[in-house]
Amino acid sequence: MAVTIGSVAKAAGVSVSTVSRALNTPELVNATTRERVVAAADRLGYSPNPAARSLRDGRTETLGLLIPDITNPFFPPIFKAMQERAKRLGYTLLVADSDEREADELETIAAVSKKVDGLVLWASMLSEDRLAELAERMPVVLVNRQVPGVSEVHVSLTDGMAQAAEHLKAYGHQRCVFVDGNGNRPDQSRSKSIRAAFDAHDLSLIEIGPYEARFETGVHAAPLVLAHQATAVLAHNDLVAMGVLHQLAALGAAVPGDVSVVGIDDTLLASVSTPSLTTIRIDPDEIASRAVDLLIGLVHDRPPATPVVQVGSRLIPRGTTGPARRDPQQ
Amino acid sequence: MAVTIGSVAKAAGVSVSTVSRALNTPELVNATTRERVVAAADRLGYSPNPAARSLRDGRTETLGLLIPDITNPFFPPIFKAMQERAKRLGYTLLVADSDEREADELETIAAVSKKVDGLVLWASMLSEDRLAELAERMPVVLVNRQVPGVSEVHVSLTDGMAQAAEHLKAYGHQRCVFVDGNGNRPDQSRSKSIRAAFDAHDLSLIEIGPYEARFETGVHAAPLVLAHQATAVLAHNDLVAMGVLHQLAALGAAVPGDVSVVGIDDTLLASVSTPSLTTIRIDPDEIASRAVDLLIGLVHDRPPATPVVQVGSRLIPRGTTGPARRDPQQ
DNA sequence: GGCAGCATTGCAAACGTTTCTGAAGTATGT
DNA sequence: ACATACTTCAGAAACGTTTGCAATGCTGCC
Repeated sequence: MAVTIGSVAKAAGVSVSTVSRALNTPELVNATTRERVVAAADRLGYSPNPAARSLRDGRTETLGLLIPDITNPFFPPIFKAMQERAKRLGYTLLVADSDEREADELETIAAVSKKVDGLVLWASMLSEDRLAELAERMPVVLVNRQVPGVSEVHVSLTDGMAQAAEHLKAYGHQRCVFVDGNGNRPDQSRSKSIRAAFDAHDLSLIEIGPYEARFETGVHAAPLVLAHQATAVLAHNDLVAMGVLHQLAALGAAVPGDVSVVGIDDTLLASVSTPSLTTIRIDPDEIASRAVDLLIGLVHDRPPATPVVQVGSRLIPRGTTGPARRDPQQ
Repeated sequence: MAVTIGSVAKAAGVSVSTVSRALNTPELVNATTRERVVAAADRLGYSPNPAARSLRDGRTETLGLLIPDITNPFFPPIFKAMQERAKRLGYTLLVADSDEREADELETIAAVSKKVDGLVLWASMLSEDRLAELAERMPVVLVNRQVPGVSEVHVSLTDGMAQAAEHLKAYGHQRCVFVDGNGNRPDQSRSKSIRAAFDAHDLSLIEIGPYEARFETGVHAAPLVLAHQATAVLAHNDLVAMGVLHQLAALGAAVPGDVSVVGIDDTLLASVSTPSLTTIRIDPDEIASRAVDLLIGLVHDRPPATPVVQVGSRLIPRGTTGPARRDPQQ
């Protein structure tokens, strides 16, 4: 029925091993037979059975990507870039959405781990011990999660935050609010880097939260911003920023006339909002390349030069930031 | 090294065939030995090698989903729902993004088809012949693409469009613009269903396009809407609608005061925009369930009762629609 | 002219699983 | 007590591929 290496062998009048060599290690077979073999192969439309190959030499040629929520517009570009790069290197990418639940994450890893050669784990909820143990059994690259001895791609907001602080300072802002949407996740880097950057620029910072990183969080935060008489808001991500924008409009506060708003991630939301959202960009292509290269390195037993690679960020000024209001309303 | 069915057999003091039966067809093995086997199995943490199983009986327990662009916020919820349902039925879901390019689509199908038991093809760019041929070789479910003899999930905009027409009519609108963002894709259903609905409600409809379904398309369309002295716009999807909103604001036209705007898809964009976007909702869960169930049916040699299953739509009135302006400006 | 070495190819094993076939043991009916 | 049927298990084959090993024939060198 299906076209196997055996049918090609018969069609070319050689043994299966010769077919295999002609296709995988051409330099080991005579030029004329090789031609005959490849001719037969693509006349029959042969392509090797991945299950058989995988069984034989323990490779699936597939990488796994585990993310908390594909519905978060930050992730689709990441996925796309990873898929692109993986494809170019001969791999397929298998994404799984853990739905932010720790139990699901474990289950998903169990289901997926046998089907892939390695895993990229994004913002994992798992304990450090579990991650270390998992990394011992198979190639693992962590993103935004630090575990000793495990490779990591770390997104540094330091540069972007510094630029944001400078940007706001230059516009004359003094009191800012940070809406923390980190929920109960282990990674606290957003909160920390903003604190550092704003302290360095001598800007007063009021943190509210942590809440979940949802639109409604921004909606709830908007009146608090006004109550604190702040003139600028930095939100945990673009989605939260959209909530802030929405509710500021409902409360009659102009953006950026009365309040400036800054998001994080530079998702689609930022570019399509009205006015378009000033935000801190994290380059999806760069993260994707780094993570995939790191992981494929591990799969091929090439340990990384440095255990953790940094990816930068930068401010993208758009329409939601402007000069600070001199006389805060009320 | 790895724990195979053989190690479990040795640990339980039985043969490999008994282990296999104890795990797959428990009623065929004695209760006490079965207990011994499963005890050994999860003491060792055994889980079957999918490659071996797949090789043995030609099943991968994986379904493929091919979509034009995961970056379009319409797709992530679809993917999530499909993954959810597939998981519940014992399958893994493998997504691939064809990037809207026909060449990529073919290549991607080739790369993925051997790794899955069946394919869901969303808005395929392939020719009818190719699709028919592909469907002959493996289980295929098409979404929004009609090919004789191939199963299909068809998203009908009829209901949603009728409701939109009625909604606008009730608000006193008479001249409407449809911004077609279908590009050069084969599926013309959006344009057709809107024409039918607006004719039925005796609303005058000006179609512009087709352009690509991008934000910029909406931006370009906005001044044309005003030039046509229309009081309402229906956009190809939410993203295009966002472009319209953005540029209407820039042109000083109030929404919904001067112009009402309606999107399609009810993506995240619609709920987070300011004002929130009136749109036609297509339920991702329903499409996902239908497509997955159909496909798994085909995989199990259960042909569908009807070759094409319809999925409905409905209007979600939100903040961008309101009473028509009596005296169109200018 | 014989022998070492190389190029080229075939044979067979192995990967881990499921399932077909048959054998052994046990219960049932006469 | 013996045939029959059923339960329970072990053995072996098969899925498609890659690769170590061996065999063959040829080249070139002494």
